[in-house]
Amino acid sequence: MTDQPYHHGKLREALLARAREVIEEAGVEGLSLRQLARDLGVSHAAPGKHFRDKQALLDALALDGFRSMNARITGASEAAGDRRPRFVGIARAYVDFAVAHPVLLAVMHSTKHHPDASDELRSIGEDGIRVARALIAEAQDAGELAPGDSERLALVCFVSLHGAAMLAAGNLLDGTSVDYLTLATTDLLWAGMVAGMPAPQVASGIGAGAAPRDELGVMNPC
Amino acid sequence: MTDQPYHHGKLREALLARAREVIEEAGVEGLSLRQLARDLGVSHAAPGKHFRDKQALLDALALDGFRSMNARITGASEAAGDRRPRFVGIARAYVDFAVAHPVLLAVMHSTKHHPDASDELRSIGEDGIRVARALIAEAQDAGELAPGDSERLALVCFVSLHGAAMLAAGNLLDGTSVDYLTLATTDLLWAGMVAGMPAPQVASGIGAGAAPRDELGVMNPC
DNA sequence: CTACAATGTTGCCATTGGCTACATTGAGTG
DNA sequence: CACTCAATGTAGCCAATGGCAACATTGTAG
Repeated sequence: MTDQPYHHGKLREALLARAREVIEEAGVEGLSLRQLARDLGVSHAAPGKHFRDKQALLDALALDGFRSMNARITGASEAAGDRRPRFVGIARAYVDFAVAHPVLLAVMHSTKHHPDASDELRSIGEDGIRVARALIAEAQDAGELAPGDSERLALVCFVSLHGAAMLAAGNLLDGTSVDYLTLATTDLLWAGMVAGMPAPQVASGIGAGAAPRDELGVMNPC
Repeated sequence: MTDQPYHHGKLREALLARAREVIEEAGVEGLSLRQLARDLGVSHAAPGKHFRDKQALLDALALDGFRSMNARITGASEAAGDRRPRFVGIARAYVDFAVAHPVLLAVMHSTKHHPDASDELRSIGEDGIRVARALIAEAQDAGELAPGDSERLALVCFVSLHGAAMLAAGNLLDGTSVDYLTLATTDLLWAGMVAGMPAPQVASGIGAGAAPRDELGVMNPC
């Protein structure tokens, strides 16, 4: 056996790297700090020196994930070309990432709205929407899209793509390919933005939600 | 002390009910079969008689959740009124459910794409999209929406609303209200479907994904 | 050289999920 | 009615986990 030096040297990075592997192949449930330590040939309490508890490790993992994902998204948005292909590129970057790292994405989102998530984590998760907003505003100024509240449109686009990413990550799409879904979504969104809102239902307060809103306890028997 | 009878009588239901409570207030991580048993004044192995393991309990919980949610969605789709308000109603039913039961929804989706999810669970999760498809096809026949592949449109709508529900459930929207998001999303989707697809980018294969796909590990299983 | 903080190790504990053997109950069945 | 037996609940055990505290090793700053 290669006699390990007393100090691993890069334990923190090694833990994160290995955790990423384990998570993607065994899910978050399959992640054990002790097993992680064993994998790295280190004592079972060593991880505790770098991460207060399991959640701290997951937080760090999520932060890494957001950094990586945002890099791809901004990269796609800054690519050369017309705006619509760039829009599709952003969507692809997001969805592809979700498909490549489904569990990591789930961790990213679950830790993001954890009660005590770091500010950095909380804000870095919103870079994507900023990128989308910039591109939409640019296309509006160029007359390519109908004028409108770019903030609101970006929110909707982000939300829709988030849904696509989620479903793609969960291989919810039995027959349909991921790229088909991505293109179908961007097509519809872009068409809506080109057309603008002829009858903005959002303006009216409505309020007649008509949602029963009773709790789950008394299940409505179909 | 009320001397408990040896047989609880409704342990299974009681377990599910209590589990729902615990989950919503402490998350899935805070759910322990043994604590559940203690809460119900029953031995620690009693739950094992009704649920093979923890996952089986979560599966049952998810099934209940889908049933309840689908009941609301179909209820909204069958409400009287014009099609667009009904479309919004479906969206509201989904998003409101997500906000009311965020953790349950997460459990629903995580168990749904679990490797060994029951067929019933797998298919019941797709009722929502069927409802949306029916409504869209109806509106197309009535000339209210531009003609097009209703299956594809329903998929996109479902996906987008799914994203809205997810973000709403995770209280991702700092300032924006849930209803604002729902209406903004349905507005854009409806506008896109009214306008139709002038330039269906989905037809062309494109393929120039331009996704670097490096970063974060070397995983490129495509 | 020495004090000290960072890093890693060993030992311990309560809790958990899951398993097996056993107890109680009630519903059939002769 | 007596007997069987499956369903349900109990008690005890086990390995694994996360977290904590005490101790060991190392590199470094004063």
